[in-house]
Amino acid sequence: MGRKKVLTKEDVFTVTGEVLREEGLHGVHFKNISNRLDVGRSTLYEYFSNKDELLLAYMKQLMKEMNDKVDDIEEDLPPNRKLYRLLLVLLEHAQLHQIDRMIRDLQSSDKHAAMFYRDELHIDLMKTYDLMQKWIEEAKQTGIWKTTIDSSLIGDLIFHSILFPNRERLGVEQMADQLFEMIEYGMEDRS
Amino acid sequence: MGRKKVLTKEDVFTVTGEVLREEGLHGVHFKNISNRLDVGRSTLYEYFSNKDELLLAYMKQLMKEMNDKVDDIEEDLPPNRKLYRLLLVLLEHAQLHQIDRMIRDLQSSDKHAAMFYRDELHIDLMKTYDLMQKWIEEAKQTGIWKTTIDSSLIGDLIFHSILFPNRERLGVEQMADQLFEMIEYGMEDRS
Amino acid sequence: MGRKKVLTKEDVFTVTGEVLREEGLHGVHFKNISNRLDVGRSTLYEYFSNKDELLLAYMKQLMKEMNDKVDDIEEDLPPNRKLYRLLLVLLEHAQLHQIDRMIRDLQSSDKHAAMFYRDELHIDLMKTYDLMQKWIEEAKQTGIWKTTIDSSLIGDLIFHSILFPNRERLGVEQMADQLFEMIEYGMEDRS
Amino acid sequence: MGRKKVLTKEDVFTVTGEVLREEGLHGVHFKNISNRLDVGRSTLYEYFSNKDELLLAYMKQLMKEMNDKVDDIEEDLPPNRKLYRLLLVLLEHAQLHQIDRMIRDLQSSDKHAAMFYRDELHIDLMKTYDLMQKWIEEAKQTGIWKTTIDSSLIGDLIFHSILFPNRERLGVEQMADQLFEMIEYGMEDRS
DNA sequence: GATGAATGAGTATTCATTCAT
DNA sequence: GATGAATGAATACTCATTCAT
Repeated sequence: MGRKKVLTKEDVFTVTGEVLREEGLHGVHFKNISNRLDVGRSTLYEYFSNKDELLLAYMKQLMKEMNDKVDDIEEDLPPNRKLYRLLLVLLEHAQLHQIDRMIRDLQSSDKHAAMFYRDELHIDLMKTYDLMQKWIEEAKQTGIWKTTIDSSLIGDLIFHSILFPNRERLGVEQMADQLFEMIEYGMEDRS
Repeated sequence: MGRKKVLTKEDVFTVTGEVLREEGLHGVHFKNISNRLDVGRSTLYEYFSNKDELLLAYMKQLMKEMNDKVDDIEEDLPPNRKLYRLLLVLLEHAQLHQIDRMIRDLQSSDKHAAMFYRDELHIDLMKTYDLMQKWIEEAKQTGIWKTTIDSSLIGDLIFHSILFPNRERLGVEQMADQLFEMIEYGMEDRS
Repeated sequence: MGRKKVLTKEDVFTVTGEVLREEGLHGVHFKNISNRLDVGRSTLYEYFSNKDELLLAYMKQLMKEMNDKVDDIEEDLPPNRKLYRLLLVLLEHAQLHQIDRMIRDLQSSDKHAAMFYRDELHIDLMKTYDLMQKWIEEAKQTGIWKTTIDSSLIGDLIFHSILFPNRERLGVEQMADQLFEMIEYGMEDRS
Repeated sequence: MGRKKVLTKEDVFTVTGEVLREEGLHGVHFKNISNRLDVGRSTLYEYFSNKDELLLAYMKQLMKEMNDKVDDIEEDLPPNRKLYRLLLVLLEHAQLHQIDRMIRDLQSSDKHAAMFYRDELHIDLMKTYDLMQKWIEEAKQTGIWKTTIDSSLIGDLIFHSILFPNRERLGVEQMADQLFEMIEYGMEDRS
């Protein structure tokens, strides 16, 4: 009964991610997305009642995906290993870096709902950030890492490494390895 | 002797920078800028023939300012000192980080001109970037830094540190110190 | 300095009134209005920042006009004369009857502002309504009018007489006369 | 024997009436109606080939219902009694007042058919209206009512009384009684 | 020079209606 | 019959840009 679906929310998310990567937030509009999906513009409104809802849903899904991976990190690893694993997860979810920008731009007509989701997203994001801070402190307290450098500075560095353009050239794994090597032992030649 | 000038390009740049910092690229439009300057919207067209031109001019000016400071770095310092100085300059020109984004978003109606400026800007940006790479290589070749870590990764790290939100909390100098301490000696506790 | 105005708010109000009378609230949209005024659709946004604002402004102006006339009624007339005068004013401002409908339909995206104006308008409207009730009671208490008929029923009758389609045929004055004759002495043939 | 009917035209009419009363003409769209009926939107098209047809059918049914009641009024009553009875019927069919508005808004894609129905409806409406006029004239000619007041003015008054907001407060019967008392004997205190 | 006014082109959104199962 | 899905056409609104004084 009813026509066959030519579209799923997943399809829309996929294209949204593509657009985000290729054209930035600026390029995320229903015309663009519907063109790429080769469906009518209004069809998208059957799936998402407005642009903000699409963005929010996309972000939540991304966030969830990432949080699940973060939750998979075994708690009893040494803190620096945990941080390495966290870095890997972050690098694998590079679109994430746009979320911060998006959150700021959110302007749903339904202000109330927008605020709600906005806060919820922020909380999710902060949870990961705080976890990272906790592990950094742990590394310091267990004497693995030195205490003279500001924890949030390291945090920012790890967090923002998803922006590095060379990510694509080196590949996620190699980049994580080298970056972590540098974070732990520095560039000084001790040989 | 004609009407008194009510506006200079400098004024426009100042406000553009403000907007960029407060509202992001999204907030940069002539309506907004002319409101803040308390002039008519169309007046801006006496100074810049379109929005892209304003942005390009703003970026070039920013770039020039920074390049001048970079040129002040004495060439005969040891490479790691030069890199430290470069990091300081970068941190002092935080608006710069928006240039990357802007370059990507540039989509003038006059594609041709846009391309031209875009490339020109890229050249300016690359000059600094290449200089940084050169100094990193120098540090490696003189045995100060190890060779196992990709040079462009370090470059990215230095370059993107201007994005760190904690910049304002720590202050530019302290942030540069700590960051460079980490880059050179790592987080490992050797005490 | 600046281009000559081809449009005033008054022009827009005039056409809005026309549309309202000819096509009803349904026909009030910027495309329609701008077509009739022979200006670009977006030009209207220079005068009213959105559709609701136009409607609100139109209603307020209408209301003000009428309230001013109502205020001109001398307080020391006998109550039935005052009511007669009120009826005349109402009949002269027939567009008013759309306000009630509009108020109900108001659904600005800016809920807050909409509520504000809505209440404000309602207050204006109620002021007139209450004044009418007061005068009706006065007529009853001074023994001019009988007390067996609900005051608000008379009020409704007077107020809704602006809806009568035959208004134009009879002319405002004659209609007021006849209507008031009926209100006071009824249809019964006492000759 | 096919699928069980989940819907009848009657159901649709009932809901249409509800919507009309609660949200006004503005709220009458297939999305709304199908939601309230808990059926698919397109299902309605099995019953009515478009929105106008639904509205027309609804109006005709309403009109028929009312006309039947009007036909029940015994022709040999005195004219003022017949008018009282007519007033009662009108007050019981308050949705009727929207018909006027609807008729004006009718814009079927099939202009021809729309015109046809529109005229047909108008005829029905006018039949009642004319009947009312006839009885008013009758009252005048039999010396019950005075002749100095325009018949259509009385007609309009009776017809538009269905709009009075106080109808709900007073109840249909009491309102009819008081209104008719006033129409016949006026507000003058003759005690 | 400066600017108020006008506008065109582009995006967001809603809703009646058609299509395919 | 019933309906889920898709869509086109219409309106709301924003902003860069041009025009005339």
